[in-house]
Amino acid sequence: MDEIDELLSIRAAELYYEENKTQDEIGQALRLTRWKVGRLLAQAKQRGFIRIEILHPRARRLPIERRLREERGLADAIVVSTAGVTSPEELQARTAQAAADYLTALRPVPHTLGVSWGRTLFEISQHLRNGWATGVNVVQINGGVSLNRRPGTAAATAVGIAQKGGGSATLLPSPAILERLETKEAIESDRVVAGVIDLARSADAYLFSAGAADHSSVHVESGYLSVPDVDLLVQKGAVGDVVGRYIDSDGNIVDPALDARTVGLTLDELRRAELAIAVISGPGKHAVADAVVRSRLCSVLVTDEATALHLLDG
Amino acid sequence: MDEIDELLSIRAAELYYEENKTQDEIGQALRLTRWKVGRLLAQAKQRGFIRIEILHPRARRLPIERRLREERGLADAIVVSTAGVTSPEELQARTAQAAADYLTALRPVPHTLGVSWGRTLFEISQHLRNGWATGVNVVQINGGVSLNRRPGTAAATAVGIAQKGGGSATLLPSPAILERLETKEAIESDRVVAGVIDLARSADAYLFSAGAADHSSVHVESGYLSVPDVDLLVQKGAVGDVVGRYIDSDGNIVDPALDARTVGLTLDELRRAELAIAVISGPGKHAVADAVVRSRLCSVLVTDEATALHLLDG
DNA sequence: GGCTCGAGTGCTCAGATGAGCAGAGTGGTG
DNA sequence: CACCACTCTGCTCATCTGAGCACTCGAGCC
Repeated sequence: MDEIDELLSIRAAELYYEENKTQDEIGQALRLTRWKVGRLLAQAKQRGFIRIEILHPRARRLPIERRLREERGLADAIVVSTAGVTSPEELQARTAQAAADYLTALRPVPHTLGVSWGRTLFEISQHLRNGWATGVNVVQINGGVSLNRRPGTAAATAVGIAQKGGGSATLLPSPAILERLETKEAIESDRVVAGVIDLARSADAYLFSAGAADHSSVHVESGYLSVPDVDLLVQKGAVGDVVGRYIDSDGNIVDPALDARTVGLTLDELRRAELAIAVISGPGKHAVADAVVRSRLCSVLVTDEATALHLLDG
Repeated sequence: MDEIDELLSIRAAELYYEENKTQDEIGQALRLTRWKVGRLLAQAKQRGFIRIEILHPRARRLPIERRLREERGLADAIVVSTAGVTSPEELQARTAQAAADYLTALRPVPHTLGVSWGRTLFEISQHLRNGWATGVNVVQINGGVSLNRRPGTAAATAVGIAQKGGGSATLLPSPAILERLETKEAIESDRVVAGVIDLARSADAYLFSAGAADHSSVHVESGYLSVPDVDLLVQKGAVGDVVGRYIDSDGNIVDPALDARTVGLTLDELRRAELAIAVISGPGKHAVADAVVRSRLCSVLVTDEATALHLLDG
């Protein structure tokens, strides 16, 4: 296509998309046949001169979702649009909403749903509607009795999801990470705790997020890890955590000793799951998201457009 | 429209615009009739959920142009798109290109074209193609022998436009602003200068830009005004200058004494012109652009999208 | 010069789409 | 409870649009 045709295709596009003229009218205006106009418009589209965006908090990017399924081997992918997003909070809200929508539309409805906890999960629980399901029992899959701030959000998350879904919640009464291996083993051999973990293993579906390996981590906020602890993990290659377990960019456990002191389902147990839904969004989580998808920790990913494009770039 | 329809219209839009499905196919996917799908899409458009942008340096915004003509009484308006603009230079280049295009397409071709000078005009002269017209004579409409830096750009602008248009240039051999009123009157009574100004008065069309009233002004750069001079003008309400004459937001001369020492066409002479093309763009020039359009200094405006929207807001 | 080849053009035709209309459903009102 | 006004739905029909095809034209080649 030469320059004159390129310019004509832009003029035609202006008249077609902005002025709502028919191709025939455009043909008269530009002294072209309507077929030529049609071809110019097709070329303008094909060369990427025409950008069509759907501006809505609930808008998704279906072509990116398809690429994630096909190129990264996911069973399903939900990608929310970032068009018109003004704050990190809004991005988080859009993703949580999309996750809630996905859960609500999920068929068959899971009988038992294993969940982790954290900011993302809590927000999903808030976006779920009353009656999103009838009779979904929720079980926590990793420990999480908060040590200091925000007591009970972990419990509130699970209970909220369960109540709105017409079922009940089973909490895992244990800290996320214990200081001594012996204590962790003792706790896990406790009859109640062992029962909860068994129940978690039998869940039909899992819903979890991932944390970035930095100082803003919930583990630091909750007091399970100190800032130097996190720095050390990062030094060893950690990109983030899933259900409290820190992984490197290949999805491998970074610190086996720390991992042994962490209560809950193991990553391999998650990997074996039929349906594992990861909800990961935000610019800070590109690296973890990549590790999670690469190492097949999830079969379904709910994320934002920028993160999705990052996954497809690599 | 309730929320459920809003969501459906977004889903429909995703399938229609991103997946290129037909309305019929979408109907099957969403369990709707194809007419319902058509209505949902129409509503999505009407409610502004669908944004279509033309990404191209030469793209224009026809609806905004129409509003400028209708609401601001311009004979014509050219608005370049800012979509995809990354630098102020690119915006300037796009506007200059549009002005060059407008001149090239102008019918009837002007016999004599009066031009001002400055960064914008120089760039327009560079964007014009050889042979953009056959036999257009160019005449400078305001004084502008540079005092210090960049000698000759004023002359190069006029000569460049004339040469590429197959005509010759008539320069106004005078400074823009003189220090004493007497000198100005003496210069204007010089036979050559008076002849040039007479020729300028008889031009079929005028092409000029406007400067913002700040320290980056060409008048400061050229040494005609000092920084304190400009500050004083701003204090008196100046928003910018047109052909070297500083105006307030109503288009009135801010400093009559200064104006009397300025060589070239007066603003009222410009206002009486049949065809006066102003080329004004950039965030710093919103106020001058507004004053120029308000006070009918131009009949045709070439500008950028952001400036145009500013004009329509007020 | 005559030839082929390929790009580009104008057309036919079928499929996709929007305008307009009649009927069904809904909610308010006497 | 009947009636009316209003909205929404599914339809017909005319128009718009894209796919495919035959044709032209010019470039390159023998």
